[in-house]
Amino acid sequence: MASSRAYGGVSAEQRRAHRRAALVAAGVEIIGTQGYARLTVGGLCSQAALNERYFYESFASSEEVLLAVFDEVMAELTTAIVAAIAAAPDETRAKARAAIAAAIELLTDDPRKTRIAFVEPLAAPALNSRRADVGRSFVALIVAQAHQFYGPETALRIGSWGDFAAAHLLGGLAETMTAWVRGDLVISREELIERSTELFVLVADHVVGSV
Amino acid sequence: MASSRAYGGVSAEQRRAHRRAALVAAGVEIIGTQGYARLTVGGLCSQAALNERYFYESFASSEEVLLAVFDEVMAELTTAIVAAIAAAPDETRAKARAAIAAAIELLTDDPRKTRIAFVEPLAAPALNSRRADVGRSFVALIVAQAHQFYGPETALRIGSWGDFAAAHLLGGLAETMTAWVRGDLVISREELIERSTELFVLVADHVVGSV
DNA sequence: TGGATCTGGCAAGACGTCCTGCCACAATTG
DNA sequence: CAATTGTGGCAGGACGTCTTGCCAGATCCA
Repeated sequence: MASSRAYGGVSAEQRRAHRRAALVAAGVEIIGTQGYARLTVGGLCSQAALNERYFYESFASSEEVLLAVFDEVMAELTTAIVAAIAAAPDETRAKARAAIAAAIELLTDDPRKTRIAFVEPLAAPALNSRRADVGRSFVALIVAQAHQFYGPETALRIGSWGDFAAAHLLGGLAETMTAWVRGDLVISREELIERSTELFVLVADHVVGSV
Repeated sequence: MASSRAYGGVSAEQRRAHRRAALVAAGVEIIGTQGYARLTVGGLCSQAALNERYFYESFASSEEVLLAVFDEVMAELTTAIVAAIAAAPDETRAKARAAIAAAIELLTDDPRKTRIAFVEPLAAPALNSRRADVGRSFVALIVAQAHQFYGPETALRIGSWGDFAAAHLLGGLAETMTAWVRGDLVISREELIERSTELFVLVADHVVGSV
């Protein structure tokens, strides 16, 4: 059983990983367009052009697929945001705008990802903890920025006001982005980015200023 | 078949309505605590202490139950908000605070309603249109307030900025409220109301002032 | 009191999904 | 070439839910 053999020039582990990636990609398609409720083992494997048997090679339940799909999108998002912040000029509004633009561009370029990031995880109990983690990362990012521009003592003193404001901003971004993707918010994407940045800076300045 | 007879002093239509109400109440319990995904015909009827046969008397599918449950909570919410606004003193911040306090108190007194209002409908395609309606009502309420305090021409000129800000505030309220109910936001309810009001007024003033 | 109506309980077929097991064929190694 | 290993396809039992139908008992009206 332990004898693994190369096939088509790729090792057994590489083939495994490849199949898993195909399943995750199929999951992005199904969950991102039809929703987690319509995800079935058969549908996923047929979308991935893979045998049903291989589902159980990589996952024990369809919920694990949801986790993997969510993590996949979050990893892309984090990478994009971190890179954008690093590349932006050293100024509060510029950093904020770069981060928001990166997020909006990534998620609206592929509406499936908007749904995966903001819509589907809400109803899944297993993703609430991850959502909380993402929220905390978001807070940490803001605090790090505040640290840089306002000094460490300010960032620390923000406290629960900061937690509250971060959650509020996150919810606002999520709602406006999903509404925009749905077509319920008829503005250009540039306007979406610009206004999101404006409210972000407005709220952040208000919080820092009121401590 | 058309012959209806009184039973226990109540007419056939009253009995029908009573059974429907029991089913909706059971739906609030199940959807509000376990989620729509776990709603089944059998579970609903057993929760309502009603025979399965009566499910089909009032609903054709479990999705209709979700709609009815959502509408039920939204009706309560609208009533509470409208009453609170009417009773509040004639001043922008007071009106806003009253509306926000009414919403937060109603929804956090019964966490099931928070979930029904903000969490479950997201994943249900059938509720997206209703969500949009609620959003528009929310916008209309704000515009009506703006109309009262800033005059009609200002309210009209807010335009898409207003739509955007309303969606942003709605998302912020939803996110902070659900986080608070989950226990991820450790502040008092008074603080939750106060800070929500503060950001609301901040954003609203900013939008009106920047037109 | 008798006949009509309402109610709760249950059963059974239909349906979709899950998960495992089996088999034939393809590809690789020695 | 032969033996081994990987792969695709499919079938079928288990399971849960849906939906309709039937029946016995309770309730009401004449």
